[in-house]
Amino acid sequence: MQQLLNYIKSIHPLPAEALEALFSISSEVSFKKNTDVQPIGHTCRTVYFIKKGALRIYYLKDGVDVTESFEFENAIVARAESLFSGKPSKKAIQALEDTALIAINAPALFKLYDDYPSLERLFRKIFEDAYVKTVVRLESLQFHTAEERYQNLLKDHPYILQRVPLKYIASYLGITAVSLSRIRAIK
Amino acid sequence: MQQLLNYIKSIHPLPAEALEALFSISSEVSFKKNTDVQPIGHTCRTVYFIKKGALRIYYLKDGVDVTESFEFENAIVARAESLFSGKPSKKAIQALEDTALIAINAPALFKLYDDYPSLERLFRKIFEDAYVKTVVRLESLQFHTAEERYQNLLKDHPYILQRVPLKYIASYLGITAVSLSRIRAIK
DNA sequence: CAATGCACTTTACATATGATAAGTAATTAC
DNA sequence: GTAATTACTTATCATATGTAAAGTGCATTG
Repeated sequence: MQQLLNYIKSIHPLPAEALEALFSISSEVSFKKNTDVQPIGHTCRTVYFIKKGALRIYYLKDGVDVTESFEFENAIVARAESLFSGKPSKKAIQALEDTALIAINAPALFKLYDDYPSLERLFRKIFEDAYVKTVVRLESLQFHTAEERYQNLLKDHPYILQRVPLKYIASYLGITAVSLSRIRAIK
Repeated sequence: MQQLLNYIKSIHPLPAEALEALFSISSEVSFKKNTDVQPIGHTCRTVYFIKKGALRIYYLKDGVDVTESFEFENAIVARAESLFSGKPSKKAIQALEDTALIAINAPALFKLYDDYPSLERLFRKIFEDAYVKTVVRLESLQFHTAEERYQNLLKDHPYILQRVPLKYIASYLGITAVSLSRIRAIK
């Protein structure tokens, strides 16, 4: 849990009792490469912390796999639109590599907020950050061309190219794998 | 302030002292149709509640006006990516109609969180809801075609068509006004 | 009331992206 | 180590959307 501890410290340090309470509703789980961590149609009741490996969130559009997002080590992952609405998600979470996670029971977490304001503050900040990332991603999709989005990805997250198949990156950028190939071929 | 009170009650009722504290950092402001509430390049330090009227958030892409979002009565508006990061926003907020707002001083609000956990919870929930809306919008842009997005807008927010010029709706949908015209002409 | 401007539509043409299919390279499985 | 599968690229053609320009209707204004 040391890794999660460091992550927490970097955002909002917790008093010992709050940490204990958090750990009491957390457990370690592992997933093999290419297996679903949570399937489509499942209501999100778990917040994951990635110890090792990589996850992606994806959706099936008329049977075609479309990637919404990637996450790697030392990040929190959840399908917010399901977690905060209580509705089933149309998206799944998949392990892109053999992945070790810490699973935090979300309903239990939300109950702990009453007793540990520091926990509420920590996760408020975590999800504010996630919100900001989502807005920035929205801007990217709405305001930039596919080629700009690819160049920005190269600039900002070059490691993604090393760890994620291009077919997933293509749909993440909002284009087909064929189109991404063309964009990459230009230069 | 009654209107804001009702809005708050619907999300997370506040004790009297927390309400007073919130009102003490809030003020009423008005904007004429087509004026900027906040300009591009401004760091967002205000959270607005719309009493009456309509706002949009927009961006200039190579000099071309692109609308990110619309908000109407009884909604909270802020540019999250600036508010929560402290960075200047590349986007502006504009009044689409003569608009009456309640302006909440955001840095002051964040300080109040220490003394009024109920305030922190209220705004945590408000921004969680906003986060969910942003994720749903991201899904819409990434997973659906322009025509599907228009049909969904018709279905879910038909009043927007009555209150907002089509040119703004077009860029909101990620297409040009010409392309929207074509989509509308089909049926 | 005429005139100007603005929102919107329509047309014609250009271009980017999609769909399909074939070919190559890399990876996985036996 | 070879075969089979998967990932990626390339080519061709179809299509949706963009750009530019012209036209229509409505509203605002002097």
